Amino acid sequence: MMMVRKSKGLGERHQRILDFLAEYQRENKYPPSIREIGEKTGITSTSVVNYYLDQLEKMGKIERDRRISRGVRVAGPIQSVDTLRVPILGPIAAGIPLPELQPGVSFVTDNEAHAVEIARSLLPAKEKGDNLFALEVKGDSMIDAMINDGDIVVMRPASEARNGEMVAVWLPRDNEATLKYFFKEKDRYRLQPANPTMKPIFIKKTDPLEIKGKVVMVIRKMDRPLAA
Amino acid sequence: MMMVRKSKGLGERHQRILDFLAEYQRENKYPPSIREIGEKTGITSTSVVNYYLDQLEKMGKIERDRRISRGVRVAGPIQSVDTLRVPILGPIAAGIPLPELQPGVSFVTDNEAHAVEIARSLLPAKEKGDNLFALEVKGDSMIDAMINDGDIVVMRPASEARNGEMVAVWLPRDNEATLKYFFKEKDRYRLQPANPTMKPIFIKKTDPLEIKGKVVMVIRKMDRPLAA
DNA sequence: ATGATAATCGAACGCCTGTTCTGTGTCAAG
DNA sequence: CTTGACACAGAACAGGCGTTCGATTATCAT
Repeated sequence: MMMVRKSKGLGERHQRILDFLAEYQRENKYPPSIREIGEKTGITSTSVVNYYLDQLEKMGKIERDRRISRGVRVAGPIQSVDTLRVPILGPIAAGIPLPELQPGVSFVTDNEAHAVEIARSLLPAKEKGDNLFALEVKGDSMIDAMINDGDIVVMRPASEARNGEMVAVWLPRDNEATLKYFFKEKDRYRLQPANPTMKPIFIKKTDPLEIKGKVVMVIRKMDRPLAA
Repeated sequence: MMMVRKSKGLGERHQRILDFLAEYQRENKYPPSIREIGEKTGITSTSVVNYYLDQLEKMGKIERDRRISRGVRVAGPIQSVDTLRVPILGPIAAGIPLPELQPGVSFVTDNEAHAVEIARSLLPAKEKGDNLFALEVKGDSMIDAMINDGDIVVMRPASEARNGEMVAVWLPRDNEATLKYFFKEKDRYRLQPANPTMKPIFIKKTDPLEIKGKVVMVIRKMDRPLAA
């Protein structure tokens, strides 16, 4: 018998039990029994499973309903399978540098206030969402993109784009960030505003232009009235 | 003992069992036992509960895992508690009449294609959402509201508004629908475009103006590139 | 009126499942 | 070296729970 001494917080066995509880619940829509927990986590004795469940309950990680079969649930809100939590990495405005990002790198934020939940059904079915990020618009500098102060722009990191895709671009010459539809032309790039009454920007292919991301979605919440 | 003869589809006891399954699952995160189902639905015998569960299983309404305690679940996708399904009632453009709606009336749509799922966390906590509806923007006639062709505008029915709220308004004189910030002035209404570079519309208080809804949210999916 | 079927029921059974008890090994502190 | 706490284990127990059986009643079709 090998023991791992108690340390502050979760031990390996605690974590495996929690992971199994979440996975089993997702798949079956009901929790596992104590014996099933033991089988999956390599704990051969129901009293030891009970021992760990009691500890997880004391830590506030789970809730137990006593003398009820399968009467255990993970405590508090857990990530819904129906929504995707996208971290809000900061503001976006013309004069603010865009965040440095790498495609394929995941973001982790445990600050509740800096994330937006998106219903997965609004995203393409194949979208895993693990590299999406969001920026919140500050000021009126994005109105040529039909994007208001306060809007949340959801993006995926990118350093290249196809014609017609809306991108977040940093123009080092102008010290300016902008959101525009991107087109490659013969010897220049055309950055086309979303507002059809506005004129595009042309950038010579020899001039610096840094694509930082592709816009996937824009969300506008009307949670405060316009000042008179 | 009173019997109700079998008819096509669900009987009263079937429906009560289904309702209880959904309610119990939401509250407890695990399903009820057969005895608990019986207690709640007034069925005194576990074999009768089993009889009805077998029928619900054959109808495809539930799934059962045999010989497992609480091994029953409602079949198929059920409305997530984390998202809200808002029916898309039709298009919106300047020349299209807005739908006639009554505040407090719920909409029901079983057409999957005509709804948008919104993460509940994007809505105010007190928002029940049972009277929200959405319209999909067709054409460029809403650009003064900073709203694009293809955007989805989520609204709550309203016939009045407070200053600074964005409303969907039908102007009978002009046969025109518009989305603008609403202000009452001394003897006229001001409809202020979201685009700060555009001028407002003024409507005399004696002229007809029909507020149909207040805008709660706008969603823009960038799921197709802009044509060159 | 009769036979078949559906609906309903209580009881019993057996398995599933949570809880409790007793014991052992390890580790840290005194 | 002793002691107490923690981690772990197996066994037993008791209760929770699903399934089955035999019976009764109501309804329906002939």
